[in-house]
Amino acid sequence: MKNPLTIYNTLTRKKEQFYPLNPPMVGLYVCGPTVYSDVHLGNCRTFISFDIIYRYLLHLGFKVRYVRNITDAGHLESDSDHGEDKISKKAKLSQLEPMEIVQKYTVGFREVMNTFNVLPPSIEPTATGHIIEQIEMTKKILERGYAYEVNGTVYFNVEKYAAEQAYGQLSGRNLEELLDNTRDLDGQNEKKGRLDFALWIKAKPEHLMQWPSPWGMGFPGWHLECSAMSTKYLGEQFDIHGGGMDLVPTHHTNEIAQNIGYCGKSPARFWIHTNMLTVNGQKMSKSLGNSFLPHELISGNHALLKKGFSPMCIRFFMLMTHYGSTLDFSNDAMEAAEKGFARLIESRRTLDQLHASPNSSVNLTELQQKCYNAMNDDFNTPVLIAQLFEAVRIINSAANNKEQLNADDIQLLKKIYQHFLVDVLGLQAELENDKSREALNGVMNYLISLRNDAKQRKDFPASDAIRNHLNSIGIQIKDNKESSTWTFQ
RNA sequence: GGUCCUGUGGCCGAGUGGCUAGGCUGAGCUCUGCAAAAGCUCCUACAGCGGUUCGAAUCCGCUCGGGACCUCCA
Repeated sequence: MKNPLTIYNTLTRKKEQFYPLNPPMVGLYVCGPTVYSDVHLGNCRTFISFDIIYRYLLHLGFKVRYVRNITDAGHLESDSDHGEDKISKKAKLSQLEPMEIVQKYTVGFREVMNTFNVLPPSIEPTATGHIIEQIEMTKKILERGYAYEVNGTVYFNVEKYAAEQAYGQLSGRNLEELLDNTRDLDGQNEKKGRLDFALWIKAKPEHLMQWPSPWGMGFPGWHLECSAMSTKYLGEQFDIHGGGMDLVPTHHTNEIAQNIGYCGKSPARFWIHTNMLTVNGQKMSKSLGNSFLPHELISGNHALLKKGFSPMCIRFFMLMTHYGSTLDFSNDAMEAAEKGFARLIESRRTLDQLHASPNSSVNLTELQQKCYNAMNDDFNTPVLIAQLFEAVRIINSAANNKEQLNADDIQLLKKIYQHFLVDVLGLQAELENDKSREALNGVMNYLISLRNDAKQRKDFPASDAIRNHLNSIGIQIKDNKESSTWTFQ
């Protein structure tokens, strides 16, 4: 029997058994990128983590509606409800329309996601596409008394809300602590309380992105879009809401407050937060100068990088750490991952060439079970990968006649690889199903047969010449007992 | 300063009360015409101090170190 799926819930700070509100449907909402600049590798980690969660839920047979928004308006430079909209600012600097900025970085984001084999979500809604929904939500929150309007800006009344609800529940803080630690900033006299945040912001005339509303021309606050869009596509209550850990204290805390202010219901039953990517022990961030872009890591073209790595290798590297732990990037760790990943991928080809024995010396059902147990334990990809390396050992041993695999075993191994390596972890072997690769395979098999003929004749100078030449162009020959195989070095 | 998280072998990184994590590196062995690959074995760790327990990396306390958030950030 499989263990049940358990998920660490930020809301309760415990692992809890997962079951959907309306099986077999699962509603999953993840906060997507603000498209004002290139996504960096830390962003990628978050979306790869949720890709695993999405893929595993699909693998378990759930009908998942995965909503991941694109923030294309309303995200200010600072969270204190003043300052410029990030996209407007970039547009002015670049002398472009805000929507040109949005288009450019949205396309770039999708390309990067595709490079890392991240599945597209079911719905990818934008903030600007849901202005009406956000205005309606603001009206309702006002009606219910959780917000107030001052000079065309609508603020959420946190202190009133906190009198009835656990405002800081998600981040584990109480109101007094939050108040103590909030700075007084200039120009915020409009707010009744220091923790209040804007639902709708009055636009200055020169502001590039603004829309008519009952409170005049303006634009939505950052937190509101997620409340509006999750409610629209997943309902007032749904199964899982996720995002990066840095969104917990402000964005997600305010999102919950908005939803409860709107309809009295907390939006998600499970909150999943992914940890940060660090470089040399510090969070990857542009201001620290330690961030690099996906294509820089792929090409190796960056001061902090010794060499480049393939996208699947990078994905594998990230999955060797649990999503809830910080992942520290280093060249050494990447190189170690690269070697391990190559071994894993190579074993898949070895598996395809195995011949069945009449008997079996291994228990693959147990191995398969351990794979499920790993994923069911809060999507523990490092443990799953450890199990896959046990499969690698079995496959390589079988290739050397040190273990026996019958036809059923081989079928089951292929199934395990397909399910876990390809479907769940999303690790596609590069160059797979490539026509030129097929042709190359034919050429290589011919060369190998020539070399084996030479070996039969004990013409070792000839056989070594073939091997050495192939070596010099980056192809490595490996002799097994009965056959020879090749790989790129 | 406040809140929270965290400290595992040469490196990366799972594990939350007793049973081998795993990967990479290094050494040895086996296979092999040689080499490579592969398999096997070894280097058997839990920051420090104290406590709870028959038993702790795992629970509790203190000390020291690292990080995140509180200000935009996935």
